[in-house]
Amino acid sequence: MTTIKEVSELAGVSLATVSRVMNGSDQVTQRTKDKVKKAMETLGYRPNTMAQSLASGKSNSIGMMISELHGPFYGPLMSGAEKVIRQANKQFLVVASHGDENSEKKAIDYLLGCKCDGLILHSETLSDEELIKISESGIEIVLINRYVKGLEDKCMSIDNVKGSKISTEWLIENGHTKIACILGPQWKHDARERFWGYQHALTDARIPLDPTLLVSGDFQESGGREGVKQLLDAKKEFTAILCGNDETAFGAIEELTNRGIKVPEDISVIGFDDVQFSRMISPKLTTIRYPIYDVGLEASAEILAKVYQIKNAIPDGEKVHGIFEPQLISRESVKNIKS
Amino acid sequence: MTTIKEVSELAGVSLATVSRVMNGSDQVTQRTKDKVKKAMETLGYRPNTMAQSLASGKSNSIGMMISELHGPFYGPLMSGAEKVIRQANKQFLVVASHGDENSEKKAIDYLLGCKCDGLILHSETLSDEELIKISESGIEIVLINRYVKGLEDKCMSIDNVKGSKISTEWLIENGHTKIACILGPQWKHDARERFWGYQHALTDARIPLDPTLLVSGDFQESGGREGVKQLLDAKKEFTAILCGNDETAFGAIEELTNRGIKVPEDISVIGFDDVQFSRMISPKLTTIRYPIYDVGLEASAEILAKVYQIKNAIPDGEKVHGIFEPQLISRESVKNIKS
DNA sequence: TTGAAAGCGCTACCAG
DNA sequence: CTGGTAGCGCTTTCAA
Repeated sequence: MTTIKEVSELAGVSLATVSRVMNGSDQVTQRTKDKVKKAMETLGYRPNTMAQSLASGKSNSIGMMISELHGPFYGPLMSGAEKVIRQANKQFLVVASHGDENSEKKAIDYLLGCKCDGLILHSETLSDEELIKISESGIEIVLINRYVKGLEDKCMSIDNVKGSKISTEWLIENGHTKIACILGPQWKHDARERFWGYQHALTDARIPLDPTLLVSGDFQESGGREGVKQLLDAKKEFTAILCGNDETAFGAIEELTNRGIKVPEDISVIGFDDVQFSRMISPKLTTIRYPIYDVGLEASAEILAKVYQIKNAIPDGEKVHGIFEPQLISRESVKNIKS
Repeated sequence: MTTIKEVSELAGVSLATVSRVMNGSDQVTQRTKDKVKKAMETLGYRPNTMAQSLASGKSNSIGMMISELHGPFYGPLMSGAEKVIRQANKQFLVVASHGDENSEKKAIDYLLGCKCDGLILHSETLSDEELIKISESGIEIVLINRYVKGLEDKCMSIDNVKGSKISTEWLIENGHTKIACILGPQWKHDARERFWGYQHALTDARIPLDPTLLVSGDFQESGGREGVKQLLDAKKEFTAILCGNDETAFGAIEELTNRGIKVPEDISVIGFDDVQFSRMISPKLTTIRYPIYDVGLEASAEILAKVYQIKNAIPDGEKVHGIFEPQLISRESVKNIKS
């Protein structure tokens, strides 16, 4: 492997000078620079990033932790983050936590061990206290989809409560009062928040909450299918289903359709997130838009600003701060049943 | 930041001993081990991975390059790879190349600079020669979705030619002879291969190739829409469209539907890849299954074996080697028009 | 079984 | 403007 030493020998200069050229110091004659650059080229020299980081104390990298690397939700989130980080010429590192507490801790440990200069975390299991501890340990962090007291300026999230309040209200506006709900796992913050939004909307409309219309899902298709089964098998009466997210909604629609129940003619369904496929399925899903790609953009811009004082990593116009506004996307899966 | 030095002091042993404990050497008394471990814990010690790699000359990490981090194709590919690599307790690094030649080179350079022990590459722009050069430079690589002469044992791909041959044949079996084709970008290897498969199938069935039925797409929805527009506006006659991939097929179906043309009643459509949404859309897409998650699994198992001699990173049963078999998934978007 | 010490490749400070 | 050199945190001989 070619090292700085060989380059310096070939170029007839010192190690220090080669290092200066690499780091674009202007304290070097053009002539010397040229010599060094030529030597680097003929040797096919490639700096060893680890040695650089070790020596300089900064890794020039931002780490990100998310539950999964694939999927219509995490994909855009990650992609958005990667885009602006690479644009700023910093390195991007992702790890999947697979959503359980132990691996989340291990994932963060790994990122910390890599001496990332900043962290973007989508944590589902860590407590507020643990998150605060990490932040206090000195590393800059941005939290996605969480709202932690004491870390407000580091949180980047959609207003989940408001989102599901809006969607519930939309159902109510369309004449629905018996609204079933297939929730996300209630140990997840966003799932709980979405549930609150539902409750708020009902309360505001003076519709009593019917606990028998509540079933717990898993934010996945299977949960949607299961949820519908439970609801139907229990012979509950309802005209609409509010789903924890779009995947759940798709599962629900699938199951409903399989049983010969038409969406939205017989039952209306509403989702949450507005992932790619929600406008592709049939009926096109009415849902709440979560601008997840933008969140990725924003989160990384934020961290670049904090860590490297890089401003305007993304064009200023569209900048949001902290809380993103959820937005109703009305498509075809909700029917107006006001007589 | 806590270092090995502080740990050694607290534990009252030497640096070397701490290092041994970390690396699980059995040359250490249980008593000493315990002392050291306790010290590490009370100090909240976390090894510096870069220092480790620099000193040991190996990074314990596998790098992966793909075009994009999101999307129904790359997502599962990446996720599969990550799974087995983390399971083997190695680190996983991804970079997006965004599909242009320059950034592909930069991406690989970055991975090389990180001293990854092995590389999984999904290269679209690098020539066979360049790939061979990388391989000859000493690092272990696995190539995804490419078949490079001289690197056969490092290639992992579906048989694209066969795949689109199968799908074209399926259309022919169903009575179609005027088969339009919305291709992928012809500078991409897989797009070209898929085109060949189409040609083979036609030749075998003695159907002359009609160049006016060929339009070039971009492997995206928009390309599918555009393609249909071109085909229709040119008043071509055809009963089926073979699409370069599922996204293209979805775009095509969308455009067709918008124009009041029914799929599959009026026109049949067939895709390629069998990504997540293809069974979610309406009509459910008939397509060719590309077991992309499995490819990710397999590719990383392969590289783990080569680099670290880790065998059985994935259960042996399902192991395929090199070329994956494409498989027709018949759903609803192809109609039998044999009279 | 343990310790001492020489690097790994690079940065950054101090001289000149 | 350039060179010398002391580390960065860890691994890995070699001795003890």
